[in-house]
Amino acid sequence: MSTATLPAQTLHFVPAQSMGLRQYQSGKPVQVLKTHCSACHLRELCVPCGMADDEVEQLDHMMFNRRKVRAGQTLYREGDHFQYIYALRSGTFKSSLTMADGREQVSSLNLAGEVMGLDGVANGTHASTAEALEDSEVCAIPYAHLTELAAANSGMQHVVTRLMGREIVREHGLMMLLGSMNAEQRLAAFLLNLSQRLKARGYSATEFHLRMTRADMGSLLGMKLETVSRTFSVFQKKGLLEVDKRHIRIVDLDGLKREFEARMH
Amino acid sequence: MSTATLPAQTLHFVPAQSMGLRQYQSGKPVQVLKTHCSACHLRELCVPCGMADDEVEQLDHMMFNRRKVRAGQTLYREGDHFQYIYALRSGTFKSSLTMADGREQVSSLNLAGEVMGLDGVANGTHASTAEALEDSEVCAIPYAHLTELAAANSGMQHVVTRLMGREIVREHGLMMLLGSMNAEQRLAAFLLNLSQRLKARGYSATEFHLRMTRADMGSLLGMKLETVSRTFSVFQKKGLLEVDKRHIRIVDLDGLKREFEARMH
DNA sequence: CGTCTTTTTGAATACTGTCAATTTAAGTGG
DNA sequence: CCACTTAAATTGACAGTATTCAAAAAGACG
Repeated sequence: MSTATLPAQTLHFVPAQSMGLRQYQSGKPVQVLKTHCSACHLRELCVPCGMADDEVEQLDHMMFNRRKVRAGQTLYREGDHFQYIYALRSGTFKSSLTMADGREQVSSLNLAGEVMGLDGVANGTHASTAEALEDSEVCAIPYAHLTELAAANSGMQHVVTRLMGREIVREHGLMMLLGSMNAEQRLAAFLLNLSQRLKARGYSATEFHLRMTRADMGSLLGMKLETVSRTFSVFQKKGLLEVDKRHIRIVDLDGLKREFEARMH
Repeated sequence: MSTATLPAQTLHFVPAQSMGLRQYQSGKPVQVLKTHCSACHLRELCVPCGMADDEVEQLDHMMFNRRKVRAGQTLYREGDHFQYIYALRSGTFKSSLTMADGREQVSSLNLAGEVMGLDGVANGTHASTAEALEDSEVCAIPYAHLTELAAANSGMQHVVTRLMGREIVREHGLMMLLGSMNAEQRLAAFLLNLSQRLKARGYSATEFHLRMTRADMGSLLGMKLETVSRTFSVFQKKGLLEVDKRHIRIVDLDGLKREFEARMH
């Protein structure tokens, strides 16, 4: 996992008008924001990660539409027709699945620079629902357009497969967590993972705001919300964390790592 | 998931010699078996699934080498350089990951017609180890060759992404299992899934031989081997199964389904 | 035939879940 | 601005489930 620190976030807006594009909606012109990957502050983390400059330039020609999603709104829902994959520009999402009995199972927490929606490739319909945990903004990448581009440029081929590969490896990690760790190890692993990802995005690695409820974290980590709450309290008593609702400060990062590594007998 | 029943297995061998190919190893000619997807009994399940006839023909030109793997041997190991993906022709494999503390975490059970090794796409090295649970045979598909073919034929592009998509969806399912089911539901889900997959391969859906140990099943399902054993006994007492070590007969399939669907309060 | 692995089962323990009560925070509307 | 309602989080007590440890039985294999 990359631990490179990014420069402070400087959002790069490209008004459609400035590119000779203009869209109309109910009679009045709507300024559609388009995105250039090469100028994006997230280019080292997002889709262009690992790509050559001339390849990123090809992505630029696609000029992805940007879409704002308010907190609580969904970007796509389970069963929706799969058309786009989404690169998260800013904000936070949770992805979840509905189980046979109707309960919701959270499957991931998505941060800026991460790509969502790839689980739709398999069947042409989204297998999960993506809900914004705060006001967020995404780049909508037409999947058909991307594969078209890949047909012309063999170097572009690996973009999607590499992204999907990342997803598979990420899920491997979660499976290990769910299959073999106790409550304290699970929460420690979650916090350390989040800390690292926030650090890679230029945020503090030791102080952050959780955007999920205890119930959502519990669902993601395979435990009940009360157990999540209790485990936070335990970590606070051990002097590893300072917890105030969703505000977390990691006091003893190494101690938290030891907690994570601790064998369960 | 497909529930189509395949015709009885009629293995199709294509000696290299008959195609003008011959490989030498330590001085003596070695007959390398090559495979034609179009004539394979697994074509409805394996890589060619969903492909047009002319596309399958292209796969035929690749003439994948076949490789035999004896029970207990590994096809690839965690960290190995990623070069091939493998289509399982016959036999059974388990895939596993090594955790930080050295313990093994089983991540999947692979049956004939399934594709292994895709987790290597992400980083160029295999993220898991694949071990044969019985004498098995695989088609070794050079990944570079496959992407080359995809560059020339846009219809071939989706082959890998669809396979990876399947893998992501499969892992979603396992995450739901690990995150929200109790021991009885987990084992029921495992047995029902296995039953369905065996049926799709032309085997009995209700009577089969488990190729994994209790410990391996426990690792895959996130429980200890003793719990696996106890849960088998419980199902037997309930009249759902007849269990004799690794020989399983499902007596009451619907009852097992109810067991799986049962809400945990 | 003996050794090693696998499986089963019992008993005690540890952990997590369940239920319930309380507190705090966040809206909502008078 | 305050009372009211709702959602989120914390904590205690208890129940239930899975794990651990231990022992024995059954195969597998050389």
